[in-house]
Amino acid sequence: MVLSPRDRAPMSSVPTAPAGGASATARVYAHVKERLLDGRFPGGALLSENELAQRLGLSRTPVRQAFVQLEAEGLLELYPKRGALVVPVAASEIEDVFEARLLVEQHCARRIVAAGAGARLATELDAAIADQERAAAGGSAAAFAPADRRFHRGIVAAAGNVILARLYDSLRDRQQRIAAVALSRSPGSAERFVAEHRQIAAALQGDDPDVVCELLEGHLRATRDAARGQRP
Amino acid sequence: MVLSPRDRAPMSSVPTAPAGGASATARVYAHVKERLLDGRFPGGALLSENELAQRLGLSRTPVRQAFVQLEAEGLLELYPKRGALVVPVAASEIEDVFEARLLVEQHCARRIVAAGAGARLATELDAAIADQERAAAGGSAAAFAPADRRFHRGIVAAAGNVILARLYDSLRDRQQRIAAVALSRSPGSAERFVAEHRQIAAALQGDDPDVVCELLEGHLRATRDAARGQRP
DNA sequence: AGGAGAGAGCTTGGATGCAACTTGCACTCA
DNA sequence: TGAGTGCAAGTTGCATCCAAGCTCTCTCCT
Repeated sequence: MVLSPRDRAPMSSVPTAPAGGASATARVYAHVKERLLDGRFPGGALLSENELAQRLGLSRTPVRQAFVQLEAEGLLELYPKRGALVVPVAASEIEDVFEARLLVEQHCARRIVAAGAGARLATELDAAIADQERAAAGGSAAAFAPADRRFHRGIVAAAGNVILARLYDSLRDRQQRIAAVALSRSPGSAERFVAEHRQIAAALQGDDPDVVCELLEGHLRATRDAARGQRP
Repeated sequence: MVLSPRDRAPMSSVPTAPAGGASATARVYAHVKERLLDGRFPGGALLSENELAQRLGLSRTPVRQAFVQLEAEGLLELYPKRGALVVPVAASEIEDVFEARLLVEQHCARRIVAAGAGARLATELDAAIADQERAAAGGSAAAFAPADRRFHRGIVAAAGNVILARLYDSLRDRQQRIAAVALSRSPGSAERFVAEHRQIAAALQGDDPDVVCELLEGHLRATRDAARGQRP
């Protein structure tokens, strides 16, 4: 049953590439997740394996596997013999996501400041900020979100905890989904966010973690209010 | 493609039970996860769908779905045409898990104290402690772990953030796996843990969050050292 | 008119079959 | 001896097929 590599076919080493050419399952997964996050598959909808498979020109097998994967991420709920329910965005989810984001980002920022690793981050954060400026200048709200994500993700990744980094990715997925529900974001806020990012990046190179945490809290609070405020 | 319940078969209401009788997929999932967590499927091993399916007396389909699920949890890595690799426990994983645990538990404890909700927790925490005493008295280390988990889980759940609660469950899964690698836990430490749990439960009913956090840090540090110390 | 029951149409759950890919091993040839 | 090649076994990826369950609807009977 359990076979160590030595007992089984001795692999030349550790397997290298997790996936070469995108498999059908991976394609379905990306297809569905994209629609889940941008709201084209709205909460409460029922997805049919059969219909999706036909539309994508595949069999139900890869669709099914993608559904299982998305269920594990908490975006779908599979009901036996009934269908796949798109989990609705709960009202409390907004609070939960931002509470978790603040918790993780403040913690990671503290660690970075304590380690004096802010300088090493500067280039990555500056690049992310530059992306944001380009997006803001172009008026492209769709391009701003990934750049924003890159900035914050850089802070979390620099702390070196892969579990928290993983969690953070799922938090941003959920936030994207929330933002899609709360339709458009208020225009003009991009410039404000960029300015706040600059302050955070600068404070990360200082030596007072409380300053960074305070800036982060204000920044995330504004983000949360922007997401929440759109819901009448 | 996207069909709201009204457009599709009008469901009597929201689907109720996520899963009735354990499906074959769920059984395989439980079977494999149990072995993944207790070390019978050691890190670095390659699992074969075919062999597992034969041994369990079913086809590859449910095995495959269970694998996909476990890959989403980060316990397995699926390599195309090669097999399912049991992700080895990285040395840094111990630190990462306990860092995340401390972060989440301290945060949740602070929230509980701030809300003055410690008293409502008392019955649940006392019940968990009673379980621990029974396990410790019986000398059953296997029975102690779930009781310990129940105690800490109670604190996290009481904070009301479902995302953090979800994360915490996965953290405990990983800790269980780590503990399995670091063979037996030092005997006699159960009594000490129970005593510390009592202190934490009492402090949660007080009004000083710093006291709880300090107790939690010492407690988790001892737990981490117990897990880490076994590795020479 | 109102309620119970049979049936159709949908859904998923699981089993099976085939094709493609990877890998190890033995064999051949320089 | 050593490198390169072809074969064979094993693996997964995906398609297809059948069975079982759920829901709705139509019909029939009271």
